[in-house]
Amino acid sequence: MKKHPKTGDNGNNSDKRRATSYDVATLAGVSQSAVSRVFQDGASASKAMRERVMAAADQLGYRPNAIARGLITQRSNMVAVVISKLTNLYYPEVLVQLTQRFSEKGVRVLLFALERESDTESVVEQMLQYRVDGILTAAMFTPGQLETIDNAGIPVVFYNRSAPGQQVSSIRCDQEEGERWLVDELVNAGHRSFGVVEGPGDSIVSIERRTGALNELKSLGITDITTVSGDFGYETGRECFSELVSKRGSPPDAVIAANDVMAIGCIDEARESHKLSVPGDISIVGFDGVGPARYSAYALTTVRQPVQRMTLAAASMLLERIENPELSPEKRSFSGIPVRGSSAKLNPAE
Amino acid sequence: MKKHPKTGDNGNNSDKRRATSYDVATLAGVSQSAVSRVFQDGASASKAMRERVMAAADQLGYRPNAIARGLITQRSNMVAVVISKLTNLYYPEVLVQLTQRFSEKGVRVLLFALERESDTESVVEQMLQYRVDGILTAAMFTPGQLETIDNAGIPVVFYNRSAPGQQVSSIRCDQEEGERWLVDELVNAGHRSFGVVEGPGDSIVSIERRTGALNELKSLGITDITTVSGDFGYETGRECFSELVSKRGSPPDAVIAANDVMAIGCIDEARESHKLSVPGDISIVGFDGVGPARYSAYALTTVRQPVQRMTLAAASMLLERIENPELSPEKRSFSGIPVRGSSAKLNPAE
DNA sequence: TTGAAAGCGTTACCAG
DNA sequence: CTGGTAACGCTTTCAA
Repeated sequence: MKKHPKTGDNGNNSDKRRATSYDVATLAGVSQSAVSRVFQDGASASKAMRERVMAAADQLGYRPNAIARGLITQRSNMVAVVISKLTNLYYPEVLVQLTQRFSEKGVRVLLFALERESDTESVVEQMLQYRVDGILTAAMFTPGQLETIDNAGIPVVFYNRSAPGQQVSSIRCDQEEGERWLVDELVNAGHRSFGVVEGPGDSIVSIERRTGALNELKSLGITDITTVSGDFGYETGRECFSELVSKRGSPPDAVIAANDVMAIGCIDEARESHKLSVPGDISIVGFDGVGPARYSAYALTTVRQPVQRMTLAAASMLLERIENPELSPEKRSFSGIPVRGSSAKLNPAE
Repeated sequence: MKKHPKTGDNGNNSDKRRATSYDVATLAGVSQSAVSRVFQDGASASKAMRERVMAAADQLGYRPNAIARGLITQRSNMVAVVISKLTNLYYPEVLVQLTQRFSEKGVRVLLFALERESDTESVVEQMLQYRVDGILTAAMFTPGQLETIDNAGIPVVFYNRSAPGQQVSSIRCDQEEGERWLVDELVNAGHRSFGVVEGPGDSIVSIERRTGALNELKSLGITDITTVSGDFGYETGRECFSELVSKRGSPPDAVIAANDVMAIGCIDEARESHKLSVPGDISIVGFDGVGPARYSAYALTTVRQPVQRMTLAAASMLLERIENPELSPEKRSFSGIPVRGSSAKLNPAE
C-alpha cells in the first residue's frame, strides 16, 4: 500500500481512472499477483481466492489491460490485415471471414486499407510499431520491406499474391489454372477471336490472370487477340469493351475480363451500346464469382474463388507461424470453381 | 548502464530481441530520455543529438514500441470499428474510407466483425480490454453495454443507427426521409398497390426504412400494401417477390425493397419467373445506391447514401470526442441522394 | 497456494 | 537542451 498511492481513498468505481489489478487487490484484501493469476488461464488460485477477487473485480468493473499484458508477454495478440482499395467486390466477404476466424482464436485484427496496392510504405512502419504478432496481406511488399519485417521476426502470409523470388508463405487461388479452363471452354466452343480486358498494372492478380489467359490462347494456336486495360471497376469495363471494338473494327468472338465486375461492364456495354446479344453474338467471361455474377441478367461464366477455404487456410497458416516462428514458408494454392453461366456460349454442340 | 544488462555486449541488430530505446541510447552514447524525445513530436533536441540518435536508430532498426507508449500515455491510438455481417454490399466502401480517414489522423483501426448484429457481448469486452480510445459502431449495443462503455469513459459514435432513448452520438442517413421520397414518386406516378420487402428483424436500418415507407403510404391514403421480409440478400429478394405475388394473387403496381440488393433480386424474379417487364409492368425501387444499382440491366431507382460525407463526419465526430471527452452527444443526419433510375415508372406524364 | 519484487519499453517530470 | 528517475498495469520468477 505504500508505492501505489492511487489505491488511496476512493472505493467507488465511478469515473476518472479505470480500475487496475492493484485496486482489485486492495479491495479484495489480497496481493496484486493473486489478481493477475485469477485472470489467467493456467492459474493457480484457490476457489476462495477466485471468488473474492472476482467479486471485487466486477464491483470495480475491472478488466485486465491488454496493452500492459502485451508489453510484458511480448505478444500483442493482434495481427495486421492489409487490404487494398476494394474496387473488387470480392474482398469484403474475405475480410469479414478472416476477422471472425482470428477472433475465434482470441486474436484481434488491426486493419490497414491502402489507396493503391503500392502505398505500403507507412503501413509497414505502423505494423511494426504496434508490434503485431503476424501480418496477412492482400497487397505486395517491396523486398526491402519484406526484409524489415523478417528482421523483426514477424510472420507474413500473402493472400492471393506472392513475392516474386522471395521465400514467403502464401494462400492463393490458382489464377492461371482458372484462366486455362475459361480459355479452353471458349475455344472448344469454337471461338477464335478474343478480347482480353486486364486490370490495374500494379495488381499481381490481374497480371497472373492475363498471363494465364494469353499463354493458354497462344498454346492453342489462337493469334487474333486484342488487349485493353481497366481498373477492375464497372465503368472501365464498359469503356474497355468499346475500346476493344474500335481497336479491332468489330467485336471479337469472346471477351475474357480480369474480373467479374469488368465482365459485367462489358456485357452492359455490348448489349446497350453495340446492340449485341450476350451470349448470342458474343461470349463474355469473368473471374471471382462475386455476388453480382449470379444475378440472372448476367449469369456470368466465371471461376469462383473458394473463399471459405482460403480464409480458413490463411488464418491458420498465420497462427501456426506465430506459435512456431521457425516453420518454413509454405504456399497453398486452391483451384477455383468453374461456373458455367449463360454469359458464354460454351456448348460446342450448339 | 547498470540496471539494464540487456544493453550488454551485442551491438548487432540481427535477431532475437527488437531494439529498444536503451539500445539506441547506448549505441549513440546518449541518455534513453534523449532517444525518446527525438522520436516525439514536440521534442526538444539539438540537431546534433537528433542526428546521432537517428543514425544509431536505423542502424539498429529501432522503432518506438507503440504498445509501451500507449501504456504510459493512456492512449492506445486505436479505435474500434464494429461492423455486422456485410450481406449488405454497401459497407465495404464505408469501412475502407473510415480506415483511411482515421489513418490520416494517426489512429489505427481495430476491426470487429459480428456474425449477426446482435452478438455484441464479447466484442464489448475485447474493446475495453484493448483500451481503444473510441468506438465507431454499425451494430447496436444494449443499454447495459452502453453504460459499461460510458463508465470506462470511451466515446462512441453510432453509424446509421442510434440507441433508442439513449443520449449518444450518431451519424446517419435519413432513412425515413429517403423512403418518403421514393413513396411520393411512386404514388405521384399513379401507383396504388404496393409490396414492401423488409430486411432482417434485428437491423435498425431495415426497421426505419420499412416504417418510413409505411407511414408515408398511409398518410397518402394508400391501403393496398403487402409486406414480406428477407435478409438483405439477393436470393431472398427473389423469394420475396414471388411470395408477394402469391400472397396477393397478382403483382402490385410497385415494390419497395429495403435495400438495393433485394430490389435487384425482385427485378430478376419479376422478369424471369413472372415474365413481367420492369418498369413496364411494375416499378421496383431500392435503397443505398450500391455499385450494382447502376448496372444498366437494373438502373435502380434508389436513394444513395452520401458515403463520403458520412464517413468523414463519423471519423471527425469520434476524434473530436476523443480529444475532448466532455463534448455532449450530437446526432448528424444526412439526406440521401435521390436517384431516378429506370426501374420505376416515375414520370406522371407517361 | 500466495506475496514480494523485478521487469516489459515507453513518456513525463525535475533538476542540472 | 540533457540526463536521471518514477510511473503506466501487467506477468513472472522466487521464496515463504
